[in-house]
Amino acid sequence: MATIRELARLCGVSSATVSRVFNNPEVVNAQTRELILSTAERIGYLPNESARTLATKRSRMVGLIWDTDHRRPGWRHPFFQEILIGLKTALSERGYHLLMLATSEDGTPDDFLRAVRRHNLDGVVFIDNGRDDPSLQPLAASEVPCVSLDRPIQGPRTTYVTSDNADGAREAVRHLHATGRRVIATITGPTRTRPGAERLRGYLEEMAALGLAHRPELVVEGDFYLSSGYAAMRALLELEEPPDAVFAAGDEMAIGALRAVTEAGLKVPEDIALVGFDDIELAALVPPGLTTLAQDKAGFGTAAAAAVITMINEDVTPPPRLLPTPLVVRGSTGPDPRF
Amino acid sequence: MATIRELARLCGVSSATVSRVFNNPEVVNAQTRELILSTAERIGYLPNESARTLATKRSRMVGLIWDTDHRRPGWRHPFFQEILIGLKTALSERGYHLLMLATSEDGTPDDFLRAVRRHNLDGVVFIDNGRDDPSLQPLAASEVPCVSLDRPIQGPRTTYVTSDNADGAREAVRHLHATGRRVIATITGPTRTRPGAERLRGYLEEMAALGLAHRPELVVEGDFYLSSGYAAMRALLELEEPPDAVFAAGDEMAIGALRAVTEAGLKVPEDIALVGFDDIELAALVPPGLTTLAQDKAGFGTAAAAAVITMINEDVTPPPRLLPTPLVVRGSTGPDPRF
DNA sequence: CTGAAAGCGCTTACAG
DNA sequence: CTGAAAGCGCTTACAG
Repeated sequence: MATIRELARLCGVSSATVSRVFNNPEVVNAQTRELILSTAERIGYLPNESARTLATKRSRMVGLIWDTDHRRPGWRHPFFQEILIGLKTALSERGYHLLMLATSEDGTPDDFLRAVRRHNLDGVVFIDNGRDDPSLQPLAASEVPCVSLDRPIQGPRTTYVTSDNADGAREAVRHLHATGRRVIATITGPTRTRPGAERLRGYLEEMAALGLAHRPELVVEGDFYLSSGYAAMRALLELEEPPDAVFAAGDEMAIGALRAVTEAGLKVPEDIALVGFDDIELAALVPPGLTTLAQDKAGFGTAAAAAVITMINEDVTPPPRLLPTPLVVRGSTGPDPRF
Repeated sequence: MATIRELARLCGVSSATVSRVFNNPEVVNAQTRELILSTAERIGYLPNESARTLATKRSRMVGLIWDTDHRRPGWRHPFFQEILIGLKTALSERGYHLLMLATSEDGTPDDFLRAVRRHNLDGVVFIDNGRDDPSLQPLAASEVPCVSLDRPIQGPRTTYVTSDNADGAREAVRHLHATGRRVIATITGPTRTRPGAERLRGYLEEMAALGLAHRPELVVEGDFYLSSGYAAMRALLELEEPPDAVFAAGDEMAIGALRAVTEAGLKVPEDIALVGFDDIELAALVPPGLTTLAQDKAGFGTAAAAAVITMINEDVTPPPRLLPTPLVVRGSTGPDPRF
């Protein structure tokens, strides 16, 4: 591994000049610059990132906090992979790498902050795991740029990215209403989560706006997982006056609901129309096709990357970013040509 | 941020001693050790990783190469998330972090190797993306410990982890045979991929072992995606003597095949039995439940972590690791109580 | 068991 | 536009 010193000697300059070529190229004489660059190429010189980080206190690495392991099973993000691709791509275009942070064995509450300090991470992206994690508090309270997905966090240099959940829910209700349904129920996510609460709010607002009576028994809480949608739908079918449409706050729950409807001998969309949320892959695959509000999966990653890089470089905190959730119409609210 | 020098001064020792407490604790006097440890705790001292890496040439970071971005869409790993959890967990238990490597903008063939050198990565894990990636060649040829998932790689310090694909395929055929099927077709993965080729080999071997005639028209190539399974199944149904059982080399293809069977007015498992491979989540959710060979998703991550850490610390190259693929029987090869 | 000293490979005022 | 020099925060023979 060639070092900056060897490269400098080979070019007959000081290592300061070589360093400038890589960090501030416009400041060095064009000819020497070219000489240095081509020599670097020839001998395979690569700047040592540890040394750079040590000297500059900036690592050009962003931490990813995604707190899940085999001991805490059950949580799967509906589109973690897409977020990660978006994040990785956007970050690497700006010259940043992603370091996956693991909660360390000792599990003290400032674990993540410690990892950030040890590695001189320039910022952090946090994927909500649906739980309250005390390790986040010290991090958020620090001066480290933090962007969170789907969950507002408090701190001097924090912001978040999320879908416009309330708006999406409103559109779901509007769409069901437009197809002629009048008894519209909802299966919510856990209302302690932000997306759960917001989607419920949107539902309630739009029901009111459309002049549809609010019937509390039409609101059933689920937990985003398939089986809760199944159970909730069975409960709804037991009602005196069952709904003719259901907005489920997540596609998995909607698919569970779909199964319950089918098992009850009813048909989707004829007897009951269904709208989900997320647009997971399965939504397009399960007959008769699930109408849903699409979350901008890659957009999450891209927006998070943009936000954290802004905070790193400009010392400003961008406002929370709300991503639109386009309605994708499939067979569960009307005929789908493919099925 | 307290430095080792301040901590040393506070404790009345040299920084060499402090360093030893963190790297070689047994070598320092118990009392001073305790003093240093407690003082470190009190003032919040954290060793600076960049400085350590610079001094030792070891970063305690492993690179993850997972070469996918939005410009190359289409590829999704069937259980990337599970692998990543397994990998992250196992690595962090040994004190390693995971750095996600991005192909850099310039895209030269030694991109990954360059990243490894710049960051002093101790090793690398590579998730097969189903394509041949020339960037891997220089890395594999180097002295950097590399473990690859699902694809053998050549190099002085390389090994790989994969499912026992041939054995799983054999078991699939055996199971179908045991349930009374005699005309057993297969929908293969791309045979240029290792898993695709191995699963086909297992199928052929077991067919021969069972004395079932080899009929070339019963072998149809797919690409692991759902639609290819659908198309392949339609082709199989057109045969003079259609199969009464199909082993699809991936669950997605099996689910596509399932749809084709249903659309043709036939029933699974009565008319045609189906076995998949992978045990993706959907396999349990799609009626009548898909019998499949389960890949040990977390095991991939754990085994990869173990292999790379062995190579890092012991300078030996562990042999390739073959993970077993237990048969999970569901409704597609017989009655499933849940449907 | 411990310390003084050199070294890891960069960057960055400072001076010219 | 460039160089000499100090500094970033550790580790590790070497000597005691």
